Amino acid sequence: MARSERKPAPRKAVAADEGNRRAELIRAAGRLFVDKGYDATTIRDIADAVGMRSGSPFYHFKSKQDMLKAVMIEGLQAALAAQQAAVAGLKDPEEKFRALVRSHLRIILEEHTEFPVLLYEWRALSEESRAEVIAVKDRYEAVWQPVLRELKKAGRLGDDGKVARLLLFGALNWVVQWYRPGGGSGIEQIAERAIELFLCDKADKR
Amino acid sequence: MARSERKPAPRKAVAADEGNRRAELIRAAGRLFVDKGYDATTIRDIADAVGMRSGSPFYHFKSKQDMLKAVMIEGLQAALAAQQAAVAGLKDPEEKFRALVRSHLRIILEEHTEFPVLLYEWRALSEESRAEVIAVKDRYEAVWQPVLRELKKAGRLGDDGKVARLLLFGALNWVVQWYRPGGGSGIEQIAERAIELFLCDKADKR
DNA sequence: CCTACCGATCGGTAGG
DNA sequence: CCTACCGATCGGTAGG
Repeated sequence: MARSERKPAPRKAVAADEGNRRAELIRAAGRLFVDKGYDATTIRDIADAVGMRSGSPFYHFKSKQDMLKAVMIEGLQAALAAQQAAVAGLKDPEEKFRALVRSHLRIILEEHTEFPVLLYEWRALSEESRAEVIAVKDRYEAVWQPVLRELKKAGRLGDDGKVARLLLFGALNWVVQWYRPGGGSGIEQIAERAIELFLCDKADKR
Repeated sequence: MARSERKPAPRKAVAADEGNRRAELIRAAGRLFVDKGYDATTIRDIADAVGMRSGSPFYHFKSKQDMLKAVMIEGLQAALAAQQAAVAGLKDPEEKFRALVRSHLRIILEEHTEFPVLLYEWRALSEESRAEVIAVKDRYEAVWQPVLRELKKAGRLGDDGKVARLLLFGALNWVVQWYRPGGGSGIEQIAERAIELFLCDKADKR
């Protein structure tokens, strides 16, 4: 059976396979970009990680820069889907906010190394690639926007909405730098603490 | 006078000159590391920035890695000095805290590009260089420690001191990513907002 | 601090 | 997707 003849796989299966290989490359690249940085990661590193030869990634991506763009967009789209699912069905703005914070932390801390790449390799993204990534980034931020607006209207976010929002994202995104799974605080505890911090006018607090 | 003879400069002046060139290299490297990243910055970029030829920086530093270490330590020492000066003479823990936050923001946003290098190029620092940098970093964090402890004792920082501290640093350090001088909020306003956020049990708030 | 240089590595390509 | 390869660039050095 090792030498049994095989017809070429049907077109559909081929396409799926190619998609899988592409997805594998994106995942491997994401992990390497987070661990070593974009510039310090070589095409050879990425190829090795998925068991290809050094020239082969260029069959799937036309350049290293293109891989970076793909990683970022992949991360954003996964995050976008997760956030939309997280708030689906919720009505209360505070509940929505809590769900977004928790979900955001899960996205950047569990599995999806693609999102942190967006956070920490922005510099490496070429001018030409930026517009495309920004478009998806805007859609991600658009999920937060109405929730924060409602909170502000309810007087729960202080006067300066924009600065508060940026400080919040900073506090959350920085967690990638110090969080270690299994050590110290868990994701839910960190989320709770961050929410408490930003909703400090809460009547029932302490 | 253009061609007047000149004795070789006395040893002291030579040493000072060498120190100046070294300091110039550190400053130029810091700026480039922040703008382009450590890996994307070449020795030739740095040499160009101070008007040297490509081999000459190695007269002052034995490797590129050594320059990175020097930039980080320089940034930390300047920050340490600034923080000590900021709290000198203050008694009230809240006043000290406010002074530290304001000073920290000034350090990372004005002039000293060396400190952000520490924040965003940690990955690029070799294992061997780390111990030395960590030693100075610990001294920097030691300035915050007693102030935060006092605040916690006074019930002004919530229960979980460690997570709150890390969230605070995240919010502050992330400002480097979005702050633009002259546009939107100024440093003092951002500082005020961050302080308000983290001292939200304040009786006189709103 | 400059000149002149080197070995290694890297992103990318042709041709199958 | 592999083989074989190339031009460019980079960190670093010898010798002055």
